[in-house]
Amino acid sequence: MVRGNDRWSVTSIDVARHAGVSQSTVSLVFAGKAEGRVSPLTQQKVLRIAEELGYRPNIAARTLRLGHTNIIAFVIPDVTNPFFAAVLKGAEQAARAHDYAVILVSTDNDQAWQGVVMDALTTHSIEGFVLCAVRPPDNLDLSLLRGRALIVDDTYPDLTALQLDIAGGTQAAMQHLIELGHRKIAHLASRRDTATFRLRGMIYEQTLSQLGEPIRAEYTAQAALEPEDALQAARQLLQATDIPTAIFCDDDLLAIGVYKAAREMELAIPGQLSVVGFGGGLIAQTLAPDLTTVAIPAGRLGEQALEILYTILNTTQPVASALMPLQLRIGDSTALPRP
Amino acid sequence: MVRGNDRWSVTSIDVARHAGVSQSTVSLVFAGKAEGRVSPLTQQKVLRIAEELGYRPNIAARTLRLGHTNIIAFVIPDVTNPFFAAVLKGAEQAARAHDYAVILVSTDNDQAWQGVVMDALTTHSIEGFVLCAVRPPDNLDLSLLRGRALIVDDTYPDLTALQLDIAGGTQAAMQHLIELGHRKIAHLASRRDTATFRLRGMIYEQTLSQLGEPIRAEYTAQAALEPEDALQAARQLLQATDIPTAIFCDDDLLAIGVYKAAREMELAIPGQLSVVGFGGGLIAQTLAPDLTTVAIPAGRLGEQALEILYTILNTTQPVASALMPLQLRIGDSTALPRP
DNA sequence: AAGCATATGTCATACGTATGATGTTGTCAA
DNA sequence: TTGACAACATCATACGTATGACATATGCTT
Repeated sequence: MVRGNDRWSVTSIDVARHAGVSQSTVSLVFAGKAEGRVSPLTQQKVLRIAEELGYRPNIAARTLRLGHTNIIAFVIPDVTNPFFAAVLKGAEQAARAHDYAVILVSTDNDQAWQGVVMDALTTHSIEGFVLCAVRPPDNLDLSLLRGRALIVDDTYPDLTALQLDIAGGTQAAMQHLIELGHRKIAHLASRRDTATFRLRGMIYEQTLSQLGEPIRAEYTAQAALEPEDALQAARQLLQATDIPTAIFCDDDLLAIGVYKAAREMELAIPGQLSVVGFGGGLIAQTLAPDLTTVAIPAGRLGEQALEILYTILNTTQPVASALMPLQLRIGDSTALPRP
Repeated sequence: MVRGNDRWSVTSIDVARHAGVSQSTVSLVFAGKAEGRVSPLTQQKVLRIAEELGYRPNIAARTLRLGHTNIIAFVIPDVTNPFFAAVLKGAEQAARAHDYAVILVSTDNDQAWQGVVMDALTTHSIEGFVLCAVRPPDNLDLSLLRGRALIVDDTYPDLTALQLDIAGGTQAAMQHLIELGHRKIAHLASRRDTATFRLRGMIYEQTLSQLGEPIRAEYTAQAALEPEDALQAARQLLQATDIPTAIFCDDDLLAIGVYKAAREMELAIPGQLSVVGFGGGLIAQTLAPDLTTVAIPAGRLGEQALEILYTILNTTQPVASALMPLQLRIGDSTALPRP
């Protein structure tokens, strides 16, 4: 390692010397604990000199002394997923407002997870974690996370969670299809096995059951959250002996596959096939016709996540979990079922 | 601030005590400078004890001592843009391989830029910067960046750059359209005024000029990089007195708007209107018909960016800029012009 | 004038690591 | 036997900050 900090080394001691005060005084001023200990006049002087010299507190030293940084880690499965990107954006903005920096951690391979958290927490003295749609591995020592982590769109015993009202959203989506007259509704599910997706499946089945409709195996398919795999699964659904009139997708990414499959088979959307997605970001806007989808306010989700984490980090009390409501946004991909 | 590091405090001193050696020895082992200074046997013992105790070096202390962290900042305009997200993903993976952590900085408001860099550099002791499609403000003291920054998809005097072969890509796109027989080609440009976009415009005009075609003002429109604004601009282009037969878009995001506008005006793609984009990520896959686009290997771009930055950070020599070639990926959005 | 509270500063130290300088052995050649 | 040298380990210190424990000065009360 060649680089050193040798170029930039204006320390509190330098400021102190130039201002004719002690290092302690400078430190007090910059720590904001000067009230009653440093006269306003001196404070002015210190600040002026510091400005002139271009002094910036060294955070490594501060961290070493205080035992905490201002860094939080944001853990998501994949930045490339527009939904997570949007959440991240919201969180990052909110973080900046609180003077936190955000370190990004993607966990495409769930294995890395544990190591990453441990390392981050200890090695980098990370203060807090936002775990977005990511479940900690079972063998992870939870005490590491307690009091410093927030789970978003998932749950874990003893950890505060920011939940989405998945059940409500799914119900709204199914209700919408049913009110249009659909009964032959298929479900394109995510292959990921987390609470958020399981819940969609449960409500899907529950809704059909309440209607007295059978749950047909050939009306459910699973796919990874990317268009190619979704296409395969969608083809499969549309090859059912009794072609469904509507498909409910666990995620907008999956809807992309459905659109492609429908195009292949020359099924018009929404004329011959209705489609509902889950997400409501860029993808929903990009698909034509506009996708009817359960819209998740991703940006606000990220913001709120950070606010809650902030509370967690600054309280000894346990912080209550929160629930964010979802709304169905009706687009042009749903209509009356074909006769 | 309530939280402290009080729970986790296995230090090198603890390890030393348990292993019956001095703190120096532990430090030497963990710094990898033990060859010839610590016997293999002792090394084993230290590592074993450290493992048992769950020791992790405290990075704040190390940073304070060494004057450098293992953190780099990744600066992009907007994570929400799938292209940047993909670059980020590649970079983050490569970073982890080099034991670097990545701090994310979005600069939607260019104002924040300078403050962020200064703060990051000094306050957080950030080691290096990847500036992706972001130009440092003119009044920024460049010496702060020299030797620790890499510009991606842009240039700046005295800074190493990882360039995309925008010119080549644009030429390929225009060539493709021209070979199909198009002459009435419009340009939907980004409103952002950076080198990467200016270059697209230049090549666009140059190609037409070489063909002896006029550059018509009504064949060029500008839009922000988001679908809604792009739609407006696309409408405008398609209302030209002599409707263009093809549109070249500076970015796939803009193509979304073109697709929407074409749909509104019942212009079939590619039958009545050919469209070429720039990017080639999720959006190109989502649009139907598949978008013909200049594909940017975003993931590899991110990886390579990090490799170069790594070189920069570990050399005193200036590092040469690099150029990444682009390829036109032909989809189903381009065809012979309507008669 | 003595006593005391208030206002303003400074001292000294600890945070955990890395490393040049300085021992302490043991081995081998002369 | 002694001096030289390698191999191994430790000592002492510095990095820059924050803060409880002191020190000093000023004004006010009695």
